[in-house]
Amino acid sequence: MKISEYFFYTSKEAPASAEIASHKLMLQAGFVAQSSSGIYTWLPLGLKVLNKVANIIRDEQAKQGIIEILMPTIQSANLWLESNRYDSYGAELLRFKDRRGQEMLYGPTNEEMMTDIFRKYVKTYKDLPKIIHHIQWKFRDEIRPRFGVMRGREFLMEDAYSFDLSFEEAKRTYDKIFKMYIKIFKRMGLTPIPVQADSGAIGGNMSHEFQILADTGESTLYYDKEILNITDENDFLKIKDLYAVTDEKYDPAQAKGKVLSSSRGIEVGHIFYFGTKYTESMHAKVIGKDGNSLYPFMGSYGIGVSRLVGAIIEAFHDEKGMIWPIPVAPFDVALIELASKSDEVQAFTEELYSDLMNNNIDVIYDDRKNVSNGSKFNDMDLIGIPFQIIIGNKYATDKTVEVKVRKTGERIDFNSKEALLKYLSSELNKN
RNA sequence: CGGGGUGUAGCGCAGUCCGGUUAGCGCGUCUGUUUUGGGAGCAGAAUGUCGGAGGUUCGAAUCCUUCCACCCCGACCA
Repeated sequence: MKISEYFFYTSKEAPASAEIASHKLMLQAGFVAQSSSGIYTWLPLGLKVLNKVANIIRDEQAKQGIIEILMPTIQSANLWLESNRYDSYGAELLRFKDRRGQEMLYGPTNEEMMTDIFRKYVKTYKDLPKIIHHIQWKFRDEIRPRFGVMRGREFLMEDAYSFDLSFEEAKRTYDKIFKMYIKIFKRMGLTPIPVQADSGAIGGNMSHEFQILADTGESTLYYDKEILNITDENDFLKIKDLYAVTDEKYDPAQAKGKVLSSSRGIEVGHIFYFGTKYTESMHAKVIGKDGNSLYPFMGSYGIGVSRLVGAIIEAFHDEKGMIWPIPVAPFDVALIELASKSDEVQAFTEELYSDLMNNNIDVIYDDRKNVSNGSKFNDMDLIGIPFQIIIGNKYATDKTVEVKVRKTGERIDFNSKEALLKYLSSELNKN
């Protein structure tokens, strides 16, 4: 993509309305534009990241045999009357009427609708277990939206719903998703900390929040530091056994004798087992092997997709701007053409641009004229593309092309295009 | 919802206390020109319902009333 043809607007100064790094940077770098409190337009760069995050989630779910559907944003109040949540859900639920006076709502979550779909189609134990997920915009009319996309009112969420025939099987499903979540967050370059959360009336160790460490997080965590050393998601049972809670669940008596770390965290995922709560209230029964009908055991599992974009920035940035992990970067490579008297510079940059695209490297080409070199450097640092290829007078004089690694600041010179392409392909495929 | 704050050009701000000609500055934008390895120089130019509505006054960005929007702290957070 050539910047001259793109929708690329950065600003030198961060907007005064933003407080935390991710919010400031997203506005300054033109990733999002605020529409009203807690509601944002996703501009091209932000949207690319959002889609990459969503696709990693989609990919891992597919690997686990979790089926994707897409439920609507608008729901009928009738379903919520069935589950008795229409009254118990507070003002966070955005309610309105259609032209016929029918009570509607903008979905804050989809347990009811999912159970409704399930009961329409699934009639026998032979079809279970089933796990279904979707990625859709939600609306929760938060008392106080804040921190940009981290606590928006409208937000993109991935939510999965599982149906099992027994508690034991539901438990296995829960563990499978627990493990998958660790893998998903690690693929984005993050270190997730699963903490115990309120598990409702059912009890047991069956609700976890997945937190990302960041000073600007809204939760305070107490956790066994060992958790950070477990890098393989296959060791998830060890992770599950280690002590980790948010401050509201922190109990000094339980924590006695343990060496705990305390940090702020951002909740990016939440998994929950709730048994037959919705299948019973909404009469979603299947016929069992013995001929008797039974209520399937459910769990639901959510990841804040739009929140993750902010959370990743909180985890990876410096005073110059964002530093994207490769799997979620808006572009793999920034190609910076510096001003030069030599026509060769532009000709070579154009040529390299084609070569990069032919090698399936997603490149943003800063071909802007009348923009100073310093502005180009600063813009590319700001938007945090992992690798910058800089072509200027060094090329004109001795055919040297420089690569700057955004994360480390390391600079590497290349004297052949082949060596450069080889280096980039190998670096980009490490993840 | 309680507390605090802000609204003046696309962005960042001054001016408001103490009312007084055509409302300023920096960045950005446009034209020309010279530059170009870390947010360029020079010359010129455009851009405003001063958040909205009422009111006081000869006169309101400035004072009064009221409404709205946004931000921060808290409470809230299937």
